[in-house]
Amino acid sequence: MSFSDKILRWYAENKRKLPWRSTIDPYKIWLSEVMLQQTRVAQGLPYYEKFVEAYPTVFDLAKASEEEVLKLWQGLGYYSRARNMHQTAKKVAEEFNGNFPNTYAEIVKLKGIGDYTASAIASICFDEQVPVVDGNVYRVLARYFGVDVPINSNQGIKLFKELAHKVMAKENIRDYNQGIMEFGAIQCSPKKPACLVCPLNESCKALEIGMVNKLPVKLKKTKIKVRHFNYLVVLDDFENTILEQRIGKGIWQNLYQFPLVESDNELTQKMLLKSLPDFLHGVKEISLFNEKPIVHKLSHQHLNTKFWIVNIQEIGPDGISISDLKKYPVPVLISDFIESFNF
DNA sequence: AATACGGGGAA
DNA sequence: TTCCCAGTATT
Repeated sequence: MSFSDKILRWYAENKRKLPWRSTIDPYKIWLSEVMLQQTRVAQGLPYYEKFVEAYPTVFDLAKASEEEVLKLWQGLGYYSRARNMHQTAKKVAEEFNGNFPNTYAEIVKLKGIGDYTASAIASICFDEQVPVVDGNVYRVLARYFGVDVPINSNQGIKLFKELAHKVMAKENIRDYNQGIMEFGAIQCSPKKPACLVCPLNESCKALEIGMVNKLPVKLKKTKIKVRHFNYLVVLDDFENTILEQRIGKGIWQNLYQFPLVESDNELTQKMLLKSLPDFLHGVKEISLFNEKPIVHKLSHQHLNTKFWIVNIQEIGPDGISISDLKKYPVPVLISDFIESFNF
């Protein structure tokens, strides 16, 4: 039995029941694929359910405001995915009359859709014979064929795509593509793969030469940048506070946060007083919410964060009611604070 | 070719 | 702690 036949058989017997497995609606497959980019099924699943309910069709998503979309995306991370999906939904709804492009070549042109997602949509929805290559596929192929070329090198990306193309099941690309990913997630997992009961264990190169836990090879990790955030939780006597939207480049684009003072090092209250923003007048009292900075860890930066409670006389017209705070899309760092602070 | 972009779960 | 997850866009 061939490699792909064994994958297909394993998948038929072991696949999980997931909501996007019972549809070939390109909108829903697209949504699931984008949500699962760099995201575990368990984490993405509740978001998928919420989105399908809020936006059953691409037209519903296109009609929504970006702020509403970001609010539904809150907590899932990589928010450019939500912004790009929203943008592309408008394009599909308005320019394509709601008809999703139906070839890899057309799909991959869309914003927020790269090689992997285009391959997934084209194969699952339109039965196009293109292999998907995600983190699972890299691992399965690297181990089974004993390939030690780094998966994130230019050479590796090209080599694994070609290898994936060579060994795919052309006659059932739909199940094969989902099957090899599921196989990587469940059977050929990153740590402690179940080689003892693996249907491929008699022909797996990595297992033969004792390289299972060395493959796949991946080039260096990014180094972590440390930043110091001071959030000003401004409160007046009328239950108002201030939020600002993050604009420009960097993390959390278009999400909301309290007014931020960023510094090169940790700030004392005395130091903070010197760098208060200009729009604050009539400051009555400042107190520190958390003595020890909260360290919010992203995959590439550590945000050393202090929340300062700033009482002022009266917030101007740009203030918002505390009762409306939960309506805004905010980073997890901010929503955690809002939950823990007794407004 | 390298880096930025979130958050969480498993070992 | 470290790894890495149904990756993509930008530099």
